[in-house]
Amino acid sequence: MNFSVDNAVRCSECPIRHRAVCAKCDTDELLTLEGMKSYRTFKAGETILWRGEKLEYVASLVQGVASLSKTLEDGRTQMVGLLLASDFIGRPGRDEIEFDVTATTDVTLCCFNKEPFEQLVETTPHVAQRLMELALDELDVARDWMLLLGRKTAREKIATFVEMLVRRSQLPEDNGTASVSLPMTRDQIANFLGLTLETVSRQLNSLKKDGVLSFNDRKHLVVEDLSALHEATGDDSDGGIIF
Amino acid sequence: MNFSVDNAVRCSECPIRHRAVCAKCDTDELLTLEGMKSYRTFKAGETILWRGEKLEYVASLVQGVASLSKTLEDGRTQMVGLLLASDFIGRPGRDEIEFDVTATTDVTLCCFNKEPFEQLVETTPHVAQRLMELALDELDVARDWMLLLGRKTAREKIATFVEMLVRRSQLPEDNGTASVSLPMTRDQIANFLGLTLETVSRQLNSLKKDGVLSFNDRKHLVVEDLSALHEATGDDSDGGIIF
DNA sequence: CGCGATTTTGAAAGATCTCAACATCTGTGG
DNA sequence: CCACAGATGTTGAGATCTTTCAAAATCGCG
Repeated sequence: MNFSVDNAVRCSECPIRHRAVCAKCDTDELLTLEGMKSYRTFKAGETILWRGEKLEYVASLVQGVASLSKTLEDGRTQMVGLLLASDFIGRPGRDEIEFDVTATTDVTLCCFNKEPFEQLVETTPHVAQRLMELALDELDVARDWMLLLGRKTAREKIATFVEMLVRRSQLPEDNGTASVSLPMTRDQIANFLGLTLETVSRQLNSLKKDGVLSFNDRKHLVVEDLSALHEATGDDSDGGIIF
Repeated sequence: MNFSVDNAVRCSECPIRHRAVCAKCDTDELLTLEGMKSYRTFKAGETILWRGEKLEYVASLVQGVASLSKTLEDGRTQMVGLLLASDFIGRPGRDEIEFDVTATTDVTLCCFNKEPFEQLVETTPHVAQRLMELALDELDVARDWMLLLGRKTAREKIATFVEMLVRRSQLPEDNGTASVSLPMTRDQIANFLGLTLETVSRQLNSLKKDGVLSFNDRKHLVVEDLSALHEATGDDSDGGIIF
């Protein structure tokens, strides 16, 4: 078994209580969820679910980062989703998923047994309402991502990616600079952006040479000029959403 | 005004009654919907909604084909969604959309006033449940599309596109051939696939030269060898979903 | 029949990928 | 604490694919 079962935290104490699929649930519904849930953890790099695998549970991501990816016959792969805390895995009413789910960092899932969860979706409105919101949010992200994959240059892709990291880190940016940690390897970034890892490396170093970024460490970089970074994304002033 | 208001058909007679957002509604809910709906029609090529425009209604597509697209500052555009009969436009709880919606063919919408519709989503489960399913379906499509945009070659993109048309036309394919009508111009196909129109033209003619396709008419083509077409998509045996 | 829109075709430029070599980091064990 | 091995990242040169720019061909419609 590539997972371990922990003792479940009480829902009312849960860090993602107000953002996850349970966000709109009342006390009764929470109690029902409590009865069908269990925690599982995965180490960074482990596969959480394989494409086509029979699903026995659906889950909320409690902690860590996971990625969804698809692979062509000859091995080319494309990341098609990035799951953060409170994101949802699986879909009620379908038995398997169309992509692999991999732990990017160490991951904790709050898993719900599939049948009782689906019952809850059918019989009460709050879970479906929240699931709808989550799906629509993911759809917005997916559409920005499609624009990036279909039309942006390598440099624009990298700039957009870094800008997304900045936005997500939500650290107070002072004088137009920001520092962020890179949670992925060059190879993972390449699969995220539809590039090769060499191109990722080159464009990152090109942005460094141009004074937009700086970095020594591989896992940590500093945006020296946020507005130059935004210029490089190709987006118009307000910009996209991606995460 | 770029639309006209028709008399609404009764919901119970509606051709998309069992697939649209109202699919799970009971008679009472249908009656409520009936009270907030009106039909609008758009001619092929007209813009239905602009990005950022304030939404006054959400809608189901009753007839025709519409496309969602995003544009970069310098004018590069990428189609990010294709709406067919029973697909939904807009999202409860948000006032504007992040993309343009354009009528690809003549289009009929069944529009619901935004406030009362959102009320219905909040107070009853059936609409949200169906909206969740529709959003998750679109998400599956979007993810296959991302794989295509990020990793497929021009030839694979075209082959995948044609295969999608075949699958959608669901005409009885006999001896391994099929004939489909092309609903878009080369330029629209290019925006769909993240290519230039010249590349679309070249790849289409290359598949013709290789005996996979044949066509004289611009709007109509024949797949001479379905299995060769599938070979050319780059997908593995079972293939993706796109529509 | 003729005009504008759409499509095809060609040639050259440009971007990204591929392949290969080398550099650097990380963590392990001596 | 250092050396080493494997993983990760960088850099270079050439190949390849797609785009760009331009011109010619074809279609559809009045």
